[in-house]
Amino acid sequence: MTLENIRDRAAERVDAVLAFIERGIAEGTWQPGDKLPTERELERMFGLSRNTLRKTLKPLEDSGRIVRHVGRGSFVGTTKPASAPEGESLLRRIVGASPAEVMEVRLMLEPHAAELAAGRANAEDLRLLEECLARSEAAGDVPEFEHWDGRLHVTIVGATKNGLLMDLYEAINDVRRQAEWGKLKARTVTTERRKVYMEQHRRIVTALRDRDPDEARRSLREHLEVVRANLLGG
Amino acid sequence: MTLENIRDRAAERVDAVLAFIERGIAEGTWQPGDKLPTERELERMFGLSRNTLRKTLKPLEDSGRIVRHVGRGSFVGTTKPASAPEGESLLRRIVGASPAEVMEVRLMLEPHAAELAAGRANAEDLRLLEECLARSEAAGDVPEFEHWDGRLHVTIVGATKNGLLMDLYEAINDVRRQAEWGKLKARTVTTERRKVYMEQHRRIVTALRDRDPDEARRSLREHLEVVRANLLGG
DNA sequence: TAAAAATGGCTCACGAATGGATCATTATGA
DNA sequence: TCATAATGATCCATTCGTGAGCCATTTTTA
Repeated sequence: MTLENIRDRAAERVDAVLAFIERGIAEGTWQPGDKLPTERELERMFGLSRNTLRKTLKPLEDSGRIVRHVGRGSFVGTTKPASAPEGESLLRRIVGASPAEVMEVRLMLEPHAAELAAGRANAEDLRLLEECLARSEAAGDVPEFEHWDGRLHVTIVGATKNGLLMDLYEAINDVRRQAEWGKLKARTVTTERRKVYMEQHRRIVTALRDRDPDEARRSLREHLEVVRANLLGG
Repeated sequence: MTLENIRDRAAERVDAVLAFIERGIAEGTWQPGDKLPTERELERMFGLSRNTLRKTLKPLEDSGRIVRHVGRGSFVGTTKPASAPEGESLLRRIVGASPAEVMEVRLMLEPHAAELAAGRANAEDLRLLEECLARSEAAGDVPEFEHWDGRLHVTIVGATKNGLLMDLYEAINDVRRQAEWGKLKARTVTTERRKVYMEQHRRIVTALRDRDPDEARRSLREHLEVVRANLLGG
């Protein structure tokens, strides 16, 4: 019996304990305010370590479905969470954002991100940036170029090591994969402009490698201004 | 059994593992994001060395059809993300963002947003801002103050009339409603600091009413720097 | 009333599994 | 014979679950 099985089983038990708690709450086995089994009880019941168990229950606490008190125990929450539907609407509306809005937000985030990245990028980040440069320059067609163009920007944001920023940027980036954007790009990304973009990319990466925050911010900002002008017909 | 057969069989196994993975993805046996067999499993399954196997799978990773994570495993790529699960995971991860990360992103967005808002805010926006000021100053306890504090910042971002920016900021703001933040604030928002915050708020709103982008950006930035220092113990 | 037990909050170190990467050796085919 | 491909063997960094232990608070018990 390999460890893989053990880990897989752990995942199953995580699901089991989540289902156990959530079903108990949903079916009214425990009413709001009722006391739930203690962590050490659940630990024994489901054969999980307390660390894993606590991590599993963390989302339930964050969303308010359970509340925990030191020395007393865990209890069913008394308020109803509303974050799930908000998340849905967020993503739905992001998908409908206009190119002008997207570029405006990118101009807020990315220059500042480059500034931070200049101080935080590690060797692997720099290697990835070089790879993105090389691959985008070697790209045979527009979609391939766009792919590595996007990866380059994602890598810069990732180099900030700020998970929240990365997630937000990822959400913004999803918009650019929409059909509308594809058409927009096909019209605006010409061979001539690709050359300009690549030069700007190289300048940005050089600034990051040189650990020059000001130059990184400035060059990325200029790049995005050009991209915006091309996209919006400036 | 000639030598040629052995080599041919190696080539065949390379084709076999490629076909195995690609067919599994194409036929939906593994959905985007699903975990693929580990390299050491495939090694055993197809009788290839791990070096050869990894070289074989490299193109799949380069093209984004699979993604590999150290310590976790290999997964089907999410180039065509279903919006619902992506949104869920985004929100779930935003919930886990640290105060340091949140403040860093707010410092990217809000000063710039204030700059834009100075030029775009309408009469209704300004009226709402005044209301937020008045109510936060009249707040009886910390939670009430926090509520109108938050509303003030949301209103500023809303005044930019950039829907995408508003949605992103709303998502960030959700984090601050989490239990962790509540405790953090209760410790950091003292009466003395409330006074400072209110003065800074008024200065920001005044700048917006005066249509002064530079002053709006500067004052909001200063405000957030102070908030960050208080939160993170600067 | 004071001590003991129970409970959630938290940190640390460990082992197993995984992908990332390099090297020397062996087999293959020109 | 020699260049190339495949192999086998390590070592590394990261992730994940586990176990143990300690703390602060609350409840129970003596």
